[in-house]
Amino acid sequence: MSDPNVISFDKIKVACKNCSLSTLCLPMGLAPEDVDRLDAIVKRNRPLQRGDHVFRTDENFRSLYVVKTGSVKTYSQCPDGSEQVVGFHLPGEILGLDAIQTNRHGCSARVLETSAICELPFDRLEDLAGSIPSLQHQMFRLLSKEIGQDTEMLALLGKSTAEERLASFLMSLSGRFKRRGFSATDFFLSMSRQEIGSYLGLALETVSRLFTRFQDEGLLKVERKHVQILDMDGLQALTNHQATCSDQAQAPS
Amino acid sequence: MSDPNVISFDKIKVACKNCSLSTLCLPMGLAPEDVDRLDAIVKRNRPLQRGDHVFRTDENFRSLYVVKTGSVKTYSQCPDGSEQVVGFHLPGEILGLDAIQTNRHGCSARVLETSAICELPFDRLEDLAGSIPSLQHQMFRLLSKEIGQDTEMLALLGKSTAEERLASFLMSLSGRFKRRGFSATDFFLSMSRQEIGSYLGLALETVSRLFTRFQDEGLLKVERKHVQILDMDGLQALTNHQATCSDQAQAPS
DNA sequence: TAGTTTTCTTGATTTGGATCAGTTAGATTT
DNA sequence: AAATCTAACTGATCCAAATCAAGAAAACTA
Repeated sequence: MSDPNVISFDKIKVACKNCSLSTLCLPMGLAPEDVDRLDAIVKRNRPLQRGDHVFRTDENFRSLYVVKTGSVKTYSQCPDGSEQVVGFHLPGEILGLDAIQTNRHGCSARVLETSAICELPFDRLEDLAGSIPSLQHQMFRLLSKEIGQDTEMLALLGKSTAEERLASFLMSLSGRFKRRGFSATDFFLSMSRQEIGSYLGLALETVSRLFTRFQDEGLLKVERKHVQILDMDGLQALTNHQATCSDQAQAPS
Repeated sequence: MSDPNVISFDKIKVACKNCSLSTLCLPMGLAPEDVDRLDAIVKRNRPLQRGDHVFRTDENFRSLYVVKTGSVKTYSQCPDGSEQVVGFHLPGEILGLDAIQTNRHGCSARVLETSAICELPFDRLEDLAGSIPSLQHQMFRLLSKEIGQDTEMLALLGKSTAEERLASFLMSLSGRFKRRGFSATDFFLSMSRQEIGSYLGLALETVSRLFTRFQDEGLLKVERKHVQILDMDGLQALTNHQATCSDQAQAPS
């Protein structure tokens, strides 16, 4: 009999049909028997520790990866050695999509905290999509969603101020946490100020100052990684957006 | 007998198998008989005039569009009325990919000059992809390519200076023209300084000044829309990249 | 072809955010 | 628990690019 306080590795190996992410992830909209077929090709490796790589730039592309628990950053290395963060990924979000066309990963992905990652061998996934129309459809949707999010981010970086960028970032995170069943107003950031700054095109000092300012303005309470949003509407107003619609609920079509 | 100086509309309605873009566009890597099946679902509408919309934000998504000749900008409208350019599209490039998942266009697309646009009804394309594995593969690649380009652009906007942005933009255009059989060093910009600035996150005055500076430095010759690159290596050096690899040649896999 | 509008260029000034520098407070190690 | 290390905060200064302001040159238009 095992110690009930120790979470066994096996418990992390949840089948797709029992996974809490099934409404966010690839299985969405699939018939139960098709979910089983998908499940059969998923590799569930042991959890990665903070700093471990899921994949690195220029590695051969074999699989897509889905975050099951934890969080991941993707980044590209600059010639000068510094890194440019290009994305943060929460449970249910997929990694490696940009590598399909080049057959090589165009960026690196490393986990920000202990994370469970599902691996989906792409050739097998592609075969399966050819024989399950709803899976093919879901994959097109997934790729499309990624493009939509990138486009939105492009618009943000192309135009807005530091204030608007950080506000949008926080609203985006809040919405994504909420959809995953976590609090929309009280959460921990798994990334550093430096990483947020890189992602938003700001210096880390600017990020830090903005957090302080947002707090002084009563919009939120922040203590290091711990953020509590106190005035969601006020924060939303700063984003100058109708809504931060990235990662919105996917209505089956 | 028709006037040989008048280009008839029929001549623009080239079948995919005779189209010069077939190595850049969806038919790439398809067997001839499959190209014919694809060809059968393509709608070839009459050319659009400068300023005409291909689609508008919030319109229902029915089709993807491919630029056959001319050029298109995609942009999103800001609450304050101003527009944010999110992309420029040359022949062989595809529009509307972000709408697959939402079933609504997330941005507007309008042509920058007289342009011929092929329309691909998405439901029929999806059906076809289900029965032609190489078409499914090509579509995944196409979506993936778009993600890769967006990611690259994100990295550019997240980090670099005005100089690096414009240099990267010009190198990107140059490479894309070259791949389409046009001169890599002598071309016309179909977009305004204002639109370039919007896309690159710069004021139009900054773009104008940079063109002047690049010219003073002997990197290029510019007269309004007409650009001639005189020192490709020098311009490349400003980008601080190994290579501007967006829109690279697609080796069949 | 003169008049109007739009686009582009150039100069002067301002400013948001970067950079530099130093401090503080957790976290980790010993 | 002291010592070390790292991430976060804050202040001072600087600068690249925005903004403001004309003017010039195309591109329409009547």
